[in-house]
Amino acid sequence: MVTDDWPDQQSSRVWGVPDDQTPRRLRGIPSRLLTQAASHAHRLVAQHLGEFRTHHYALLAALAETGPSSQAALGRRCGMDRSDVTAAVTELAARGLLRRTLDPAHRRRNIITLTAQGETALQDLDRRVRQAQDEVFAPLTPDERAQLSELLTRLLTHHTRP
Amino acid sequence: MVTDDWPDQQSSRVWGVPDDQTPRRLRGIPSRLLTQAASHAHRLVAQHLGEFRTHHYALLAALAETGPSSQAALGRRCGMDRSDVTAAVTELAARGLLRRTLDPAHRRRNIITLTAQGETALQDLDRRVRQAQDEVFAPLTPDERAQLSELLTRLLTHHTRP
DNA sequence: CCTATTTCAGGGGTACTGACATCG
DNA sequence: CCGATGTCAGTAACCCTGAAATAG
Repeated sequence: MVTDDWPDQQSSRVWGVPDDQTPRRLRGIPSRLLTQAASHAHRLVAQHLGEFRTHHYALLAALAETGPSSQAALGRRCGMDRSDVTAAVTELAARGLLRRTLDPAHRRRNIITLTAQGETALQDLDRRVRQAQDEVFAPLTPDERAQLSELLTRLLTHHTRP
Repeated sequence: MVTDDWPDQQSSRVWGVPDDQTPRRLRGIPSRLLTQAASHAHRLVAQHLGEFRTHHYALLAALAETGPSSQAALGRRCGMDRSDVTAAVTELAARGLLRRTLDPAHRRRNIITLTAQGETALQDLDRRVRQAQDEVFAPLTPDERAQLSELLTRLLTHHTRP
């Protein structure tokens, strides 16, 4: 006997997941909830960010807050790989949102500087990110959002410094 | 003046993220916490799963719980894309963990059946997944784990059915 | 005609690895 | 020589799209 709930229906992917059809074993896995929630969150954020990626926003934010930095320092502060920093910086420089100049002291090093356009873009992105957060966490009260953030932060600090 | 905290240190990537150097704007973004926590969780799960992927486990679990199904039905229950189902089923069939046969009734359809080896592998994977969960959520008490799961489930049900 | 199913080919963003040359 | 830096090439897993062919 072949199990085939919902015969002749459209394929649904992640959109129809934590329903009654989901295998019990999968439904109960916390890390799966985490992954799927993150997936939805990322999709919404990406939609709001438009032609930008999360890496772009991270770099612009880091530059705005700590001032001109080397790529390596930027990568450290944003938790990004050097390779990805190189790529993202190239893209942002092409759009005129930051400048890449050589450090006279350490000639192997680049100094990345935020441009005026970059600051403007960042302010726009700030708004977009905030809107995305509201959409993502709409079903939670402010207290619950704080609770969630607190729990996730505990997880992160535990896994980032053993 | 160039900001360069931690001069001459190794690149760190995601491993050293939510520390004091992280830009405030980024630290406060809940969806970022979600993404990063999910990243850590997924890495640990993947390590425990060894040569298997999460898709493999999902398919085996779905098969064990609901019996032989078509690929489309499997994909629906696991929240997977049809393309990924096809690929994962091919891989699992190559390892002898499931069988792919044609449905005599609907000749366009495949019937996927779990083999004895598949059941054995699934039991092993069950243990591995459970161990991974313990590692991921080690810093949380059982109550807090339940809280987190509840909040994430609320998020998911909200975003999977508008 | 239309829908469902399977399959393939491919892209996109994220995370990561390895290598290399270049500096200090 | 060591270590940090920037760059490039490439991998891996996941999510997703489009199109084809076939079957009901």
